[in-house]
Amino acid sequence: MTYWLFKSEVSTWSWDQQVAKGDTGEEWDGVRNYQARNHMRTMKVGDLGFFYHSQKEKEIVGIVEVIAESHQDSTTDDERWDCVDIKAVRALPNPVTLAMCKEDPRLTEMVLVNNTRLSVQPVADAEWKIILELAGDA
DNA sequence: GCCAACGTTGGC
DNA sequence: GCCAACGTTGGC
Repeated sequence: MTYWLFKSEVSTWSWDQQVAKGDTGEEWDGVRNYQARNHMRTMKVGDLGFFYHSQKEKEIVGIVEVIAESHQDSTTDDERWDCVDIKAVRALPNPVTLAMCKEDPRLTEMVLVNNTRLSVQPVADAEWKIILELAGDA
């Protein structure tokens, strides 16, 4: 089991839209960054990830699950780009903001804190637990 | 709205 | 294959 973090701007694809898709889920398309794509290629069905709202909110709002491994991104014919499908699992009781992550001394190594621009990133097991704790998700 | 960081493109 | 120029992302 590996943990991930998916970043999206609310106006592009929001948590509410993801929830509305239910168990059917949705492909995480539109990624045009090799690092992010490579992370998606290593994902397995059943892996969990955080759903993060960038720009205005800057907070982790929910948990998603990978339901299909990497396949061609339907928004492009370019074979270089593929993506996974994810579905919403549950919202966090309390969103965890970027500021909270930056303040927590245990999260200083987190990719979210150090490489703000990477849209799909791995989350360490310890970091996953800490964030669930901060979110009040027992 | 600005700017820093980073990734990509294209000329050489 | 290097590197400068440019575009985009995202925090502030």
